[in-house]
Amino acid sequence: MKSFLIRIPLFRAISPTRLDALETSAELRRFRKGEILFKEGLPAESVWLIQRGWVYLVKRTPQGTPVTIFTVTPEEVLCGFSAVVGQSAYYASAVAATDTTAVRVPHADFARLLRDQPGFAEEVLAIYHTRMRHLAEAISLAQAPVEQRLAYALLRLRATFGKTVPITHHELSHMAGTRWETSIRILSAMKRKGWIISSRGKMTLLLPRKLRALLDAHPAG
Amino acid sequence: MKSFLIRIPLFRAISPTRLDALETSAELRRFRKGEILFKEGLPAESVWLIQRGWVYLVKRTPQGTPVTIFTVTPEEVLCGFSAVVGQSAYYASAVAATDTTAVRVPHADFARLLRDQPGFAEEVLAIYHTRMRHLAEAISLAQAPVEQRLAYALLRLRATFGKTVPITHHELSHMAGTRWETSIRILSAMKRKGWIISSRGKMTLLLPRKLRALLDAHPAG
DNA sequence: TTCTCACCATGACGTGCGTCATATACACCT
DNA sequence: AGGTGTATATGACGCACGTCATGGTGAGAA
Repeated sequence: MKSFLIRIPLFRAISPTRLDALETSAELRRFRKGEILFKEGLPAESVWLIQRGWVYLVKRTPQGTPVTIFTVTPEEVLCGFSAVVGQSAYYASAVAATDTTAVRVPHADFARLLRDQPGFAEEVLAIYHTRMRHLAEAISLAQAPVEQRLAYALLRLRATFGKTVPITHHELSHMAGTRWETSIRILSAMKRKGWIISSRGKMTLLLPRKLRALLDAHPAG
Repeated sequence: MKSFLIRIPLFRAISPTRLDALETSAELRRFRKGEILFKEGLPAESVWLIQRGWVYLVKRTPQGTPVTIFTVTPEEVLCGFSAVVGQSAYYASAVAATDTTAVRVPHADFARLLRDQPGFAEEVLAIYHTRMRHLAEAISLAQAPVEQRLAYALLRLRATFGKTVPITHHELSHMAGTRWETSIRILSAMKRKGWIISSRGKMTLLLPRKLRALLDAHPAG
């Protein structure tokens, strides 16, 4: 048993008996690219642990255009955490960015783990903290020129996918908070400079150092 | 004793003996407006609990202009949390926005609380979660027009200060990620419409509903 | 093969807002 | 009273980037 729970790194310190108990309420689910795990505004009933694949957290702006506020990878495991801390609704939607398998855990069960598995809450805190650091970075970048935001998005993608990342300009532009036309324009310029190459739905980073240099640019004052 | 620790809401569930022990290593410190609690990039050695006053978390962009990524109020208590989760450096600076009193707790002591005070980690998690929600909101707003970002900043200020908020255009513009000239221009327009009034260093929100309406604007799609 | 539908690519145009420049007013100090 | 520094206010100008428009290309379906 506990076939799928045991594979989740976050659970490695949980006792086997405990995992067995979880097994009865947890549920393994598969999503195809583009499908929705949960929706912004709906009651937060479950926590999701990403096992394979890749999930965008998307939030609507006041004018209705969706913005990708974060990308959850298998290492970053967690989403839908609103369910645990007494929030009644998810504050963002989760959309499968690739084919994804995820474990759904009812919020009560997850809360119980937090309460009585020593050390578990700290691990969750650490995850949350790195995510927060990323969000803080994203905010400070939000005012930077689009080229830098795209470079940042590409580098984060590279960190999980390697030098060739499967992504369209459309998706990339969402992550960078811009429009696909702009993304194409700027990436075309990068191609001309030999920093990257790209074809339908994939981009390959040839000179990531150049991208990183954009982000370190002016360490002024 | 434990004079200052006992006043911190986050510690209300900690046993008195434990607080006594903390007292020996914790330290109460006062900062005048503009002084720095800790600096981005420096080794993260302490967690800070805000008791009175108001702290900006500020991060530098690649081009060196500082951006306020978050504002810590006494209810939101915590900052400098990098110290606890094994991060070696603070990812942002903390600047006193008003005269502030804060408690410095060495990271080891705070980590110990997390480990062996049942329920404490969950409380911290909840704080972190609401902060995350705010950051997510800020990110989704980052692409909205400046007028909306200013409205959002004003409303958040109102939530902690009441209808009259002590802030300059300069500070406000930082929170909204824009320039003070723009802030003045847009707030002047709001004044002409009778939504707010302002004088040197303070602004009064007469019609907060109008501001909120800006943020609910187009619930499209 | 051809049809269709994403995705990729590039041009033209308008504008929100950053930037610079200049002026007035209030607070505080001596 | 006068001097200095910071906050407020407004105009002029330019550019990055959003928006709209048009066309090319590869992939999968019938």
